Amino acid sequence: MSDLQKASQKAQEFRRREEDILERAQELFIAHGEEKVTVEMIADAVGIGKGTIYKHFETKDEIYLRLMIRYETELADVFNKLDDGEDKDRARLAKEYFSFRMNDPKRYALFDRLEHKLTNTTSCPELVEKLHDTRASNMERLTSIVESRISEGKLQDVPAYFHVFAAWALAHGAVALYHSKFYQEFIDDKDGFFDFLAEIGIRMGNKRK
Amino acid sequence: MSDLQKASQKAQEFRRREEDILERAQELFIAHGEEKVTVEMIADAVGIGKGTIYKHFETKDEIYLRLMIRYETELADVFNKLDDGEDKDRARLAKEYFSFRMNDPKRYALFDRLEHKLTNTTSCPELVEKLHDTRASNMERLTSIVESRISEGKLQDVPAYFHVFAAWALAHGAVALYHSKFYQEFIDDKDGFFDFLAEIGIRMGNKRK
Amino acid sequence: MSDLQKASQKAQEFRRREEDILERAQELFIAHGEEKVTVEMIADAVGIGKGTIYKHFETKDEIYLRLMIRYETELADVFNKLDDGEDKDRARLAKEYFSFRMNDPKRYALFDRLEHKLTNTTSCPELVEKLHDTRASNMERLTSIVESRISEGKLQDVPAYFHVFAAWALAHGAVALYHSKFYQEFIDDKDGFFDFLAEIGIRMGNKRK
Amino acid sequence: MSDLQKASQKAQEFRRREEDILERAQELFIAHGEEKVTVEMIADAVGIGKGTIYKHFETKDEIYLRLMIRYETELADVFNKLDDGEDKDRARLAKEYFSFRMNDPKRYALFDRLEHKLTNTTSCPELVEKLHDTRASNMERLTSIVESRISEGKLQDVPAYFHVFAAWALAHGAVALYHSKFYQEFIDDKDGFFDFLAEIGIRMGNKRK
DNA sequence: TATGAATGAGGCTTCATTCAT
DNA sequence: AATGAATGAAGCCTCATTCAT
Repeated sequence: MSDLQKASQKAQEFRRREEDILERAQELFIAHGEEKVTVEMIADAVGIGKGTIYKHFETKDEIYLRLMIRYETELADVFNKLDDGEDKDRARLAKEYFSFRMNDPKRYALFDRLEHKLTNTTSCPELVEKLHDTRASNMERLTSIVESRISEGKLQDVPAYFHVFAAWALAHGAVALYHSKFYQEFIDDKDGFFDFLAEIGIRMGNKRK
Repeated sequence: MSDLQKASQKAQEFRRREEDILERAQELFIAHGEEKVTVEMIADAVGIGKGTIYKHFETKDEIYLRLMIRYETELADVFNKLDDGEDKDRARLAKEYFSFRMNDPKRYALFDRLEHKLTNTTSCPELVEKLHDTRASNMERLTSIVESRISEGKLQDVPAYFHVFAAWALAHGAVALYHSKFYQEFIDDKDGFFDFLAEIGIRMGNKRK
Repeated sequence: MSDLQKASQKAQEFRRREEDILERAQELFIAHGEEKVTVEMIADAVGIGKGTIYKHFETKDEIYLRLMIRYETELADVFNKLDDGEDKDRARLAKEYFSFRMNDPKRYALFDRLEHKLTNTTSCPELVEKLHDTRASNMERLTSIVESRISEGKLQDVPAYFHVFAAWALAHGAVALYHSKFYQEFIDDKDGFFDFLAEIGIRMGNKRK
Repeated sequence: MSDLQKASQKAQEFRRREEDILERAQELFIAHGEEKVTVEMIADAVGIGKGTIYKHFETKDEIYLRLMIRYETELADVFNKLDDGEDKDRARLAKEYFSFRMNDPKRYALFDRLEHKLTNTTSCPELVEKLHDTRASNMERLTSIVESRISEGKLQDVPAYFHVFAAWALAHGAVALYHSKFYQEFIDDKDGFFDFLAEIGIRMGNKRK
């Protein structure tokens, strides 16, 4: 094997390890809450030394940020995959978006908390920017879909982002509900309730006749 | 002044100070995030010694909990005030609920975070119970209103809590949106958007004709 | 009742309260260890305010010291009572001394710990002196008894305090043994063992024939 | 040097530092009393950071416990060294035990205090167990010696531990005496007195003729 | 005199980050 | 690049003592 190959293999392993760190960190954050998870716990879970983490990420905050970017990137991938298809069923895009968001509520709740924590942080501004860029691009896709549905006369004629954000808000609230120990006790018929919510989500911006 | 009077005056001042601590703590938590606020900062803000805080609250967690209870109690007071009126305009009750919830989004977001933090805590079980009791009673009021509207044929005939929680979820999501620095940048027409949301909230459980 | 009578009654009550504080404090110290007992706990146990404790004792250390003096004074009382009798059975005096010491091992162990704590303290020098005076007088009584027994040829002719302190040491060790959770597990036949110890104590300074 | 060697060297240094911490801590505890010695003082004495202490010991209590185990292990070593010899002079074993106990009275007094403090503690149960195991094994050695002397007809025929504990008690009392500032003032002829005590210790369980 | 709210120095412990190997 | 021992700032909480009423 040439030196070049060796080097690239090493680089690849380095990447893989980074993914590994992010994945384990996310698991631990979700399971115990990000405050209770120390960098050492993450290192142990990955099976590496604590110092190695800092070869990949400058601070713990960077891990948070990278996790959020990863999420937003995965979402972009969902969009890309669908776009590659021929039919370009744009309605399906919207559906996928929400199913993605609702798919792993605990994970989403984590990002919600991180959002707040990082809002008060000034470190890693480039990463924050990257996060916002990815999000913006994801938003654009969604609004463009909505716009076409508006021009088809299927949705109320308001700025497209009204619809997107309304859906976002409902989904977000559903996730929060999903997590509240207290409120969960009241919901006997979970499937029924979430169906009810989904139905609202679908109808909510429809044009009134 | 009798000794009894003096004693009661002292007790009253003690209570007032407690309120003071809670109020200042809440302000600080909202402004800087609860993790960044130390007990000492709270004491300084109130203008008292650190140790005095611990005459009122056994731990920092207890402050969190008391704050949540206070919020839930204020909500109950809103209900009580309305109930005292003669007409018992129950629709207005629902409206008040949401306006209360949406009134101070930063505050509500704080409680949202605290909810998660305290879920993983076993200390102060009595206070947790008190919180849940107050909430449960508030919930009951809301569901009873919804039930009457269902029997009037105005709302879809599903378990009453479906409606309540759907509204809760939408309101909750709206609050989150309100806070996300990122998403806020997209929303030019805030008034328009929140009106749009409110309209959805009002219509969303209506019986379909 | 005259003012004088009233005043003396008040003074008497003040004294009684002081006794009360000392007694309760001792109970708590023995039960929970002196470090774990706060001044507030003592006040609560007595049923008075924390500040009142400080009308009687300047510091917590003073409570410790007064407790030790009280113990030593009780011992002196034991001696005095016996001396008042006619027969002046001096052998009995010695016996009483050790039975007094062994009577409440937990209490004695407390004083043992306090002795160390106060050794490193310079506050209340007058009280320390008083303690030492009382002890010295008690010691004198004991040595005088021993001296008479030596001159009767019953005990080895060494300085009298040799005998007294040897007995003190054995009693002290027995008390410590009594407290060690670990060593206690080994001693199945406690009565038998302590009889054995007592027998040694009686014989140990006897003149060898 | 291989990586393995490097690692083992590092591990060895880590151990050495642990010993260092224990040694300095013990010195400070003896000199100022364990209550007055803060973890920071220990760290300063060793010349390391406060946090480093916690890499070696989970709590301050663990330091106490490890110190006691160390003492008991040293005692076991004394026994082991003697046992390795051929003649197995068991009488010498007993003598060594007491000379070990009396050798450093301040140190022993420290452990005495720690014993009480830790009795009321539930943390580190494994360490407590280890301590008790080591002690039990040391006790067994002593009792086996005593048993053989009993069967030789040299000591009173009572359970062997009677003798061991009686000796323990006397030694313990002697240590306490050694520390009491007050009682020390009385003992002019220290050598004479401790000889007297030793003689008693040697004779005290002898068979009476 | 009695009270108990207020104080704040000081203790223990945590953990993100650094750095020598 | 990988490691993990070392660091020390910073947080929470305790409690003897003070002092105004």
